[in-house]
Amino acid sequence: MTEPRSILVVEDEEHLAQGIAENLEAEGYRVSIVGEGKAALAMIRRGGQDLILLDVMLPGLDGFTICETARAEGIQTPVLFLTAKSSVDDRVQGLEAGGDDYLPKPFHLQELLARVKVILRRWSWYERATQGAAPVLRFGGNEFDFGSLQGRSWDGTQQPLTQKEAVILKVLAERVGEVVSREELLDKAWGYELFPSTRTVDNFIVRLRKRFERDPQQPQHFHTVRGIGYRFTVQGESS
Amino acid sequence: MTEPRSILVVEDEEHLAQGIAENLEAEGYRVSIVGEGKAALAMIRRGGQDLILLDVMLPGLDGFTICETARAEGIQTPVLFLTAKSSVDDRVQGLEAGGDDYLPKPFHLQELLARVKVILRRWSWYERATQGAAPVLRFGGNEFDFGSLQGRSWDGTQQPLTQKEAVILKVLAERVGEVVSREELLDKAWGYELFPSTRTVDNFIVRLRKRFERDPQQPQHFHTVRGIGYRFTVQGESS
DNA sequence: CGCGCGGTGACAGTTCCATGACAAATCCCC
DNA sequence: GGGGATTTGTCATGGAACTGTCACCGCGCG
Repeated sequence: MTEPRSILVVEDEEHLAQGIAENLEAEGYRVSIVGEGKAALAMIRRGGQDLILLDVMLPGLDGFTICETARAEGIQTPVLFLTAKSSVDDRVQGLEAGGDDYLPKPFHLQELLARVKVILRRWSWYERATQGAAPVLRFGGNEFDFGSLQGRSWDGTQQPLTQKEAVILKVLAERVGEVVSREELLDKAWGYELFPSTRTVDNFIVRLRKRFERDPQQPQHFHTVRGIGYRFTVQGESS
Repeated sequence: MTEPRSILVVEDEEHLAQGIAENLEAEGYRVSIVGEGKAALAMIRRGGQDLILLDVMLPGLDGFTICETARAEGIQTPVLFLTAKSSVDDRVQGLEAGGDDYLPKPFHLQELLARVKVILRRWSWYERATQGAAPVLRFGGNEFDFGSLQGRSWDGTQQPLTQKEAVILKVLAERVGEVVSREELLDKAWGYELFPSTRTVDNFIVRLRKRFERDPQQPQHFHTVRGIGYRFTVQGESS
């Protein structure tokens, strides 16, 4: 029925690349491997992939540069970064470079497979209509630019966000209208080694509301879903 | 609402297994122990675990083989390898076998607990994220989205449901047209632990009727079957 | 040292839900 | 059809669980 999805694995450590490839193939994907930066970019330019798994530390060109270059050339293939560095800075840099997701090493194989699945599904839905060129998010008179971390709220005041605030917003915005659990927020915004309490998440929501909601007590965009997490909407909602 | 997570510890050294189990239990997990390879595989096949801690050196079958076999059979339960061998090759082999993470012995209990927490945290939402789109239930002009717990009733008003309300609705909806006994509702919605009175069930039915029935006194969808339970129908019914 | 950011704990406010009481409906046997 | 027993509808209530919010601490940085 459907063509097998083809995935490009850019990873210089051979064993790891092999392991990933085997597991992806077991899931029915077609996989190519390349271990050097410039060669990788060349393959990406040639096109034909549905997803790129991109290591950051590479001989030749680093992953961020590859992604940025490709995006600048209008290539929209989704990119999932794999990297040993899991600092927040890195995460932000990955998102800024135009990456779709970010997986810190050491990662769990099941997790990789799951994320691949999620990305491909999301992709096939709206074919990149939104994310393509506009790293600027607009909702209810507010706007925020993920590139510069600068924003403007409905009343015209400048709203520069901190990196963490921006990451949270991004995670929520990537799943507009859907409920995002606290666990998912913690995972995507903090990553592998840190475990802030869920209280921390609430705090960031409070801040985002203060910045962007007309009435923080009656949120129109950052809705809480009791017992689970939060839901972000672009259109205002009464409830 | 959170069931205790159940963890299977596969480890042949009894003292160590006991120690791990105690610590996990202190964290609120349910723990089973098995010390032999074939028995372990049998238990894994039977399922029911949320996570498997898997020693590599085992009598009977080694951990890698167990994991590989299980994965080949489509079992996706996350696996955390415990092993004395800590070479890179070993780590890669673990990943290739389908493991999710890898912890070299000797390890600190704290670290084990931390990784367990991370794996479970992630897995809990990947499961949800990867299971196709959330189903939407429609009946008599109403609609409800089980993914976001958002609904809209026939008169256009927003009807966000609480988790319990949603669960009840789901249980009923899974057996459209059939009578669902109170016992079954209690069982499926509350689980083994808690058994609220049957009065509680009635309460939820009342609430669902208020939300979705045009005339709650003359229910078209949430019918009561005296002496047994309730019956949900999609098409309106006079009685 | 002052400052901004991020994480934590405490407390208050809110929402949820289990329960008991009572009214209403239904059944059953006569 | 009547009367009592049983079952269900509905509401008020209190405790538990969850979230909003704030003040505080620590850390890195100039």
